[in-house]
Amino acid sequence: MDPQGVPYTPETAAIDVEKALKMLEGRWKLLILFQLFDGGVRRFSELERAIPAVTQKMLAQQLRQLEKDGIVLRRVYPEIPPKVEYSLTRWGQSLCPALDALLTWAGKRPDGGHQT
Amino acid sequence: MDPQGVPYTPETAAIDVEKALKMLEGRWKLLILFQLFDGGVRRFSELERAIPAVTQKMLAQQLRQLEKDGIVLRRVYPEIPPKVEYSLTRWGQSLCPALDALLTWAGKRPDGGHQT
DNA sequence: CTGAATCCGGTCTGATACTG
DNA sequence: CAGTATCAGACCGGATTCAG
Repeated sequence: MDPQGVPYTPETAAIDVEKALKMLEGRWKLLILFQLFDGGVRRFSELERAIPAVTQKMLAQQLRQLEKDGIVLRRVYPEIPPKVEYSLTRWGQSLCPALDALLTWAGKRPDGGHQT
Repeated sequence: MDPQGVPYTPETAAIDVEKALKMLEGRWKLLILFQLFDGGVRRFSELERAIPAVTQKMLAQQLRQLEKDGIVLRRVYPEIPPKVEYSLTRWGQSLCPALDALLTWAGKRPDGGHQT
């Protein structure tokens, strides 16, 4: 990465960050990632159950985007009945520290005291 | 919040996570947070310059949401010309590890190799 | 300088129904 | 089981204009 001709400036960095963040945008993506985060391999229906509020359409759509972005791996077993498993790609796993930090933060509640 | 009668189950945790994530949703919020992240105190116009693609409307809107959620602190100086500074609240600062991890991840590029 | 208000088109989401 | 198709509405974001 980073071909030697390309200078690394704050501007190009900002663009990279923006593109990377875009991959995580979407109402359900982080929730999906949290399911896969623990090294988990989950089937479509397992994800549906784990995230009750999501619809089939949105789940499928966001999974496909994550797959296209190389974050999630989709493995299809040509069986009857169909079986599809989702997991993190190697690159997706590089997200784990961030996912972990996010989860930690989300677990904290604001103390309700005066903010400074 | 969190009255003592509320049991802590995976389900309620999921709800918390969902609410917390919702606070970060929005095309520009993380980008704004990254500007404030380094302990920075930034004026409105500084944020505008730092995030060229954002419009005044969206910047103001997302800042107000972050303020309402207790993540960002808005300090108004009653001067002419007006001066408004934004910074992270104490709770907002608890996001820093996550922000840092995200930034680290965003800086990595996928290696383009076969994903596993 | 720091915003608020309005208009408007595009995108995203959700409900529902259908398929291999 | 694991999706796709379709439609309608909510929501988002941008341009422009106005205000303290």
